[in-house]
Amino acid sequence: MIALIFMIIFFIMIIRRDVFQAIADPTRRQIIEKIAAGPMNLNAIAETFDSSRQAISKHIQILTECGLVVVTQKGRERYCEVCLEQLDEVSDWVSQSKKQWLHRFEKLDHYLQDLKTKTQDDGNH
Amino acid sequence: MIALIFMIIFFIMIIRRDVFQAIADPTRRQIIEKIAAGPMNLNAIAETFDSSRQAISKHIQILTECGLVVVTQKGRERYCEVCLEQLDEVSDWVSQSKKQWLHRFEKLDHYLQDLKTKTQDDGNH
DNA sequence: GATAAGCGCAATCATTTGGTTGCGCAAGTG
DNA sequence: CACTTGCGCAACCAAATGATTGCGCTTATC
Repeated sequence: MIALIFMIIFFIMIIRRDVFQAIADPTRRQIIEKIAAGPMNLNAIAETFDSSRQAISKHIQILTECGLVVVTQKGRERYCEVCLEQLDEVSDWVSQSKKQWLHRFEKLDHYLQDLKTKTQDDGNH
Repeated sequence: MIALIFMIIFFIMIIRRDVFQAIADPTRRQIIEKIAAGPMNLNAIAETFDSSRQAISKHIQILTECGLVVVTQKGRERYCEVCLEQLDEVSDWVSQSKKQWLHRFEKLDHYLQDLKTKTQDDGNH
């Protein structure tokens, strides 16, 4: 029980940024795609982009704040690794919304079928 | 020729808005959730939020620009309906990235198993 | 020990975003 | 016809965002 509370506190402290917001930026998405295959040195990531190292560093900080990236210090280098479990929040929301949306069509379908049978009943009078 | 370039720029700027960016805002996500069940009048949507009608109108404009919402004029009212097929772009990206990420673990797993069998071989010497 | 590499932090800046208010127009309603 | 309702548009504003530059601290290399 206590452990659960600590877990929650931990989550609140670490995960303090919106995942949706984090993946809104195309550069950040590219960073994720790059290090999805394997961890990379921060400088190595920055070199593949046009913008400066500091800009990329900031992006990675944002990704770290929502738990999408984990950084491990190793000597003077910092290895960035993705942890894409947090993306479940995104796909969950998408599937949930789509489900509701499709459900609407189902209801409409029922309505149209009801209408059809009723019209047929009227025709039988 | 110049006109064509301007057309392309226009297309990129106006028609094509990033879906990721559109769903980055929590208010817009709430709007989507609200009208996922069925179309709503613009004013009706706005009334469920604290912010002004114009603010919501702007959000819906953004959602329209990336095809997530379709607006139908009906007399003086505008009915807003979602069209969540565009969200596939999001879930596709998520699943693609996660796939790559999990693939990495698989490779690591193979490596560890290789290491294990080799150690066992060494032990058999 | 000098130098270079890898990186964070703070200051700064232009642009974007999310919101407001005021106005006006067209569609319904008394 | 006067009035209300539903809504877009434009102007405006504060805050956030994305990027840059300059500086300084470690850690590795010569």
